[in-house]
Amino acid sequence: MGRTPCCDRAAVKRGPWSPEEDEALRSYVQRHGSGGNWISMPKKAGLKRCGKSCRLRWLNYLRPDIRHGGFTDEEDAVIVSLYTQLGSKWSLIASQLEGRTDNDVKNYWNTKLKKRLLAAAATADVVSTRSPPPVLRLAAAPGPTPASSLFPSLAIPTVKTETYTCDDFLAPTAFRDDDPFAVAGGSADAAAADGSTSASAASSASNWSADNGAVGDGEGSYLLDFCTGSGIGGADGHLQLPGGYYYPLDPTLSLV
DNA sequence: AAGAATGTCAACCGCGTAAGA
DNA sequence: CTCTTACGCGGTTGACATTCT
Repeated sequence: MGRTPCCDRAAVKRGPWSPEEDEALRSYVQRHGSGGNWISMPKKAGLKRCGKSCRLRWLNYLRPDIRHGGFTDEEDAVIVSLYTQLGSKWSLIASQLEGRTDNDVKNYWNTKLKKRLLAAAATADVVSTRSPPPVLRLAAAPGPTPASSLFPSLAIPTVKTETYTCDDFLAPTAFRDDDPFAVAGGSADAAAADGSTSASAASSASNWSADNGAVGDGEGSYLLDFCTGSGIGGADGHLQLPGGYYYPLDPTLSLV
């Protein structure tokens, strides 16, 4: 038995929004706000749309502070960094990027950023700065920006401000699936599945254990040196991020 | 030039959860 | 406490655009 739909599908218009509908929604929201009730709002605004659809259209497209496309290198760095910590918590990631929506960030990741990283990882040259763990150094990303300056130093807003340890960048083998970039998401999902909150899911995603199986044993432990080219951090096994960012990478990526 | 393949992104779907009755 | 309602979110879909063969 399925969930009851939020509105009568036969009675509401679906598909792309017309300029007239956009204008009706925009002017209504600007004058009255959503009224705290998106479900009843379309009727008041004279729209034959589902309330959810109106909310989505407003949040993802009509909101005045929205920026579309043209992600900067800095934004790329923030997205990658937060994704490794939070997994697919797009709303959280988007909240750190001014004018970006979760949908935008999600689309950008799935269609561009992920592919770019995979392509870069495929051509990465493995640089063993110490053993274990080996370090993967990314080759240049496509485009005019050289790899060395792809992600310049910047203050990345993160959920974790203390010194980073190796643990923070090593994904549990159990969560590794076909998609190496689904690592954190997998842990978040697992956490969510047992009833924990998003916060705890995020927390567990950022607390990967280095004790897990192949991780950290010198064979399956890889770090992706994404931008500094400086190799791995302190000799005490701690990584610091003075402007360089290290990301987890499934070892199979570079070996296929 | 035309059709196929691939990429992009807006929109939809359905689940989890918070809030209120 | 239970039920209902609505919101917010992440995953997925599908239409359109672009690139390739």
